[in-house]
Parts: sequence; structure tokens; C-alpha cells
Amino acid sequence: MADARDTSFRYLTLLQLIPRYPGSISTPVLKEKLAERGFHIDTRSLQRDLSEKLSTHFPLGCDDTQKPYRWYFDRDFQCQLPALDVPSALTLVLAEEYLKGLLPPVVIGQLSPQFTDARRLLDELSSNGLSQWARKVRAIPNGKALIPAELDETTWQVVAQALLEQKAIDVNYLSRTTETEKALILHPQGIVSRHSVTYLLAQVDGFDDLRQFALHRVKNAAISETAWQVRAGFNIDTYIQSSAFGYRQGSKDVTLDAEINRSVAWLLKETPLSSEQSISPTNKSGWYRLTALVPDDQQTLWWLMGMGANVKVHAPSTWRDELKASAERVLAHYLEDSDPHLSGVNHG
Amino acid sequence: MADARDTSFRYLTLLQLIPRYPGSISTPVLKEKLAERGFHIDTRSLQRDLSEKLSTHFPLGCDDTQKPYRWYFDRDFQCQLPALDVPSALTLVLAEEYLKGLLPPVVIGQLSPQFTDARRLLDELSSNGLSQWARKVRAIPNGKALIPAELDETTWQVVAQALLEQKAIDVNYLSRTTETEKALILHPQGIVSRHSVTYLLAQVDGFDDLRQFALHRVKNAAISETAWQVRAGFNIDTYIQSSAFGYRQGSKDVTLDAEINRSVAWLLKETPLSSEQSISPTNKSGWYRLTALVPDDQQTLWWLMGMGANVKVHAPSTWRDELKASAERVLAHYLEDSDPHLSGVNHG
DNA sequence: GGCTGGTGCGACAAGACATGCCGCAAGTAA
DNA sequence: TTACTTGCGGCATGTCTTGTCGCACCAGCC
Repeated sequence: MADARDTSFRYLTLLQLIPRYPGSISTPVLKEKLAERGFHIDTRSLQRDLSEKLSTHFPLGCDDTQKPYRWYFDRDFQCQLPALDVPSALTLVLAEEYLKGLLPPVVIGQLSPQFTDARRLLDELSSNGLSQWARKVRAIPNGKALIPAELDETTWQVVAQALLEQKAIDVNYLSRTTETEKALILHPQGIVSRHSVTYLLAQVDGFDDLRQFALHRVKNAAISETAWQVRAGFNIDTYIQSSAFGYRQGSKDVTLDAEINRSVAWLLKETPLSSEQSISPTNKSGWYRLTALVPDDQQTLWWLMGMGANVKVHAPSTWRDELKASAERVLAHYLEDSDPHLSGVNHG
Repeated sequence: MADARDTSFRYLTLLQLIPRYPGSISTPVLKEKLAERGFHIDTRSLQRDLSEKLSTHFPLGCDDTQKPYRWYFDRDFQCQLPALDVPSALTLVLAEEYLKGLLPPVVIGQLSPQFTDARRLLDELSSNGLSQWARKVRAIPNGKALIPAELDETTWQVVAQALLEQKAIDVNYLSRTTETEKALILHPQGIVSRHSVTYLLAQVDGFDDLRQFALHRVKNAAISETAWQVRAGFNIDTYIQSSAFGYRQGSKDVTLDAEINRSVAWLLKETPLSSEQSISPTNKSGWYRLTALVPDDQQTLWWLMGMGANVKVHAPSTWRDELKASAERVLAHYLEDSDPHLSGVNHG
């Protein structure tokens, strides 16, 4: 890449090699990595770069309690190279607002330097505070935002690293059924984030089956010495579709045929259910005919349920039946109080 | 910040001043901005920096068709200063997966250098492709992901910039009611992203009332010469709560009192509805009593509706009535076909 | 205890490099 | 045409970088 002695570029390479705080890197390792990238310099020069040049201009820290000194960046330092432009910054703010309800705070914390950077830019945009961007941008998420489960920061870091670098991990896991903590060795195979809970898919050491572990119930995670167990032919999509998450998801799409009222029609014209969808008027005033090719999954069914009486499903018949049955059960709930003699209606 | 003549640090400052491609910056302006930051250098030096130093090491472009040359970064170049660590990269991938269903592709495109960076890091992590991170991470969003409305890139950029820098904009807007395109001057006051549609809140030039404009129906947006109209005392939260978006949102929270079945209980134990929530067993096997302080909004009601017969609401009575009425209407939908003599049941 | 290897650091000299200045050329606006 | 702006090559100067050496410190290890 860079062959010759170009000081400033070497500085930049150097800065990219230094990790953020929880991590650190020692001088000899840095020298080696620099050499890999074509910068063959004396150890002394490297030392000078770090302690005289870079650390005066950047929030660098140095752990000099051990002899190969270890260098690291301040925990929250961030520097984008083409600096953020205004639209990107606004997008980041919007994205953060959305993600707040979806991911554990700790995971968002991983991205916080970026978000902070965006906010800082917007703040500086109008140093007089005129912009007040914070009062101008809101996201109203689609679903009800449940409060994401609490998650330990190191847990997330260890799991992410183990998953990607194919390592096994030692953990304590709080079993939901037995309510006891148990030490396990896990072989991570995947991560699924569902609603506001993040699950680790892993094999327990010594077993062949894949199990789900809610990340917020994992304690004291650490990379294990045990060698990682390969799971041949694992495909996460297949796994999810195999209803492992209660998503009775037929592998094929189905054609949804329904009547919808005007408000739903408007909604779907702007944000379609699927790329293959048609909406046409019916002879019933204020009602439209919807045809769409949609996945056969729980999500879609829930969405239909949430639309309530604004949607009337004709096909597939399984959904139609399910919606009808669900309505009957709900009604039974509320009738059994006011009309005690009707309490025999099935609500199982 | 940096007072003296420190070449490498000046380079870095320089790089931060150069925007990504659609934008560009001219040499004299750069010189001025550098001076603002304490770097008083000769124009010649700046020229040398750009054309000899930086452009050999960075993907810089130069428009030399006009005489004050203009410099810019490659469209997709990105360089994080403390380089991304593995957990952050994984988080970014997860965030992207979530946002895909929530924001228009163009808006996500704003962040794409970051996402691309994350993906590249993960790819390089296992040059042999062993990691296959893409097969290991999935997000299953809470709501049904509708397809976000198409949105023009420049529209987003112009609107974002105008909003933050307090400028008026010239646009062509496709009215939903009249289905005609109309040239307007808008005074942006806020942005609300709702479901998958992004709305601009703005006053039309010459009017005092605030209107909503779906961003994907805005064409040919451009910063206007017209001076921006201030809207005194505008508060976006108040505006949203004033049911402007159909969110009949009482300003006060309400106490939800309901019976829930085991699966919902588990869900809520891990991801609570609110920070003040209690779940206790009832004498009915498999059912639990839920009490929670929740906002009085449409979102929560929809969520309850989506839970179907797994939830039985006792209070507030308005919700209870609404759920019951909704179930009745749904049922009527489906009964009127199979039992024609029942078609008289109200479904308005 | 002494030896050794690894590391940090001050000093120094050689040489590379950055910088300001000048002059020239090309294009543009008055 | 004239004045102005901008880019660019060249050059002298002075600063800065860099490799080398010597010394100090620390931790094992024989």
C-alpha cells in the first residue's frame, strides 16, 4: 500500500491500529503490524511517534505499569475521515431513535461514538442553539416498543467476538425453567435479535443439538480454551423458518386476498405489504380489494390482527379461520363477564 | 487546538474539511478554514499538500475544470479513527438489518459507508470466509415490516439541510387528494418518521398553519432564496400528541390491568411493557395478572390487539370496550359470509 | 548475586523534507 | 488591455525526522 517513508501517512496507519479503551496494543506488536503494512521503522521512532507526536494531538492513553507499554484510545473518541455531513448526521439521529426500542442499551452503546458525533455536529451547526434539532426530529416506531432486556456489556462483546472468530465460550446461564445458574461451555453458531430480546444460538459442549440462549441471562462470559465445535451445514434462515422461534413460516409465499378500508388502502399504497401487491376499488363504498404476495409467517398474521376490523381476509383460508377464531376467543373473554351464561364459549 | 506547525496534524484537519463526493471544497476556502483552526500556511503549501501528499494516499478527487480547483473524497470512502472493533461491527450489521424495514433505502444509503465498513471488517476477519458472519446474524423485527416508501436522495439531503440550517425550500408536491403536482415554498419545522413513511412538518409560504408532507411525494427539492419563517413556540412532541398523526395520545399515562397467558407473561418478564409493571399468578392455571403503567396511545392498543386472545384487558375500560367492539366487528366480517342471515350485525 | 534480554529514553548527526517566496502562465472579469 | 486569481515549478533555508548509540531499569534465570 504505502511503500516509502511517508511520515504523516504512517501516523494515520498507526492511529488505525490502536484500539479503543477496553483494548490496547503494545509497542512491539505495533511495530510488527506497521512492518506488515510496509513501514519498516526503528523501534525508537515508533516510541517517539507515540509519546511525542500522537499523544499530544490525540486522546491517547498509555498503560506504563508493565514494560512493553500498551497504548489505547480514549473510550469515547471518534473521528470520521470525511467528516459527517448534515444529512448523514440527521439520519444517524433518526436511526438512534428507532434502535433505542429495539436493541439493548449496551449494544447501542457500541455505536454511541457515532451517535454522539452526529449530535455534536448538529449542535455545532448552530452554536446559538437556533437549530434545536432535537426538537425537530421524531420517530414513531411501527410496533409497540417494549423495553429491551438489560444486557451486560462484556457479555455482548465476548459473544460477538466468539461468534465471529469461531471460539467457544465459558458462561454461567440462568435457566428459565429451573431458575438456577449453571456453568456451561457454549459453541456459538448465530445470533438472532427478535423483538427486543437477543438470542445466541449455540451448542452446549458435548451435545449436538442447537439451543437458544437469551443473551441477557448469560453471565460471566469469557472466551474459552475449548476448541470450537463446527456445526456442519448450519443455515440460520432455515433454522428460523423451521419455526424455532414460533414463526410458523411456510417456505413459500402465499397470496393474500382481502378487503381493506380506505385508511389501510392509503397506508399500503405508500408502504406496500410486498413488492407484488394490487389495490382496487370494490362496489362497497370506502372499501378496496387487496391482493398481495406475502410471506406465510406470524409477523404478517399479527399485522393483520392489529388492523382489526379495517381488514377482512378472504384467503388464505388458514388465516381467515385463525382471525375468526381469535376474534371469537377475544369476544368470549369479554362476554363471559357481562353475560355469565355465555362463559361456556371456548376460550382455550 | 493545534497552534504550531505540525504537518501531520494539519493533514488530518485538512482531510476532515474535505466533504464526500456530491460536495466539494475549493482551495481558497480550505486555506481560510485552516487559518480559522490556527494553521496559517502559504497557499502554495496547501496546493502541495493536496496534489502531492494527500491525493497519493487517499481517494481524493479534484475538479480542475474551473480554476479554483475543487476537492472531494470518493463517494464511498470511509475511515474510522479508532478502527472498528469486532463487536461494534456486528452491532452495525444488526442495526442495518433492523433499519432496512424502517427507513427508505436512500436514507440508509446515507449511512452506507459505515455499514460497508463494518461488513468489510467482518469479511476480512476471516479471509478464508470461515466466519460467514452474514449467515450468523438475523433480526426479526417486532412489527410487520412494510416496504418503506421510495424517496429521492437529493430530496432527503435538501430537506435535512434546510431543516437544520433554517432555510426555506422550493418543492413540487404531489397532493394526495387532488393528485396534481404543485410548486410550493415550504418552511420546514420538523421531521417525523412514522412506520415506514417520513413526513416533513412545514408551513406553506404565506400561511400560518403547520401541514404534513410525505417526503416521498416531494419532488425537485432545492434550498430556496426565500427567508425562513420562524414558527414561534413550536414543540414537536406537543404536536404529535395533539393527535396530528392519529395517535389519540392522552397526555397522561394509564394503568393497564389485564390477564395474560403464560407465553405473554414470559415475553413481558424479559421485555417489559413499561418500567412500572407487575406480573403475578392468578387462580386460573396458565394465566397471570398484569398491571403496568403505559402511555395512552394507539401503539399500545395495537399491541394489545395483536396479542389477540392471549390478553384480556380489564382496565382502562375504554380499551376494553374498543377491543371488544373490534372483535365484534371482525367476527361480523367473517360471519356475514358463512351465515348470511347474520349480516345485519354492525360492522361500521 | 550477577547475567541477559527486552524495553524505554535522551542525545546526536546526517539527511530528508516542508515551507515560504518568487516568477511565470493561464484563465477570467472589469 | 489590465488587473486579479489561481496553479505550478524552482530554490534556499531551516526545521524535523530518523537511525544509531549509550544508559537505565526491570524481570527472569542460572
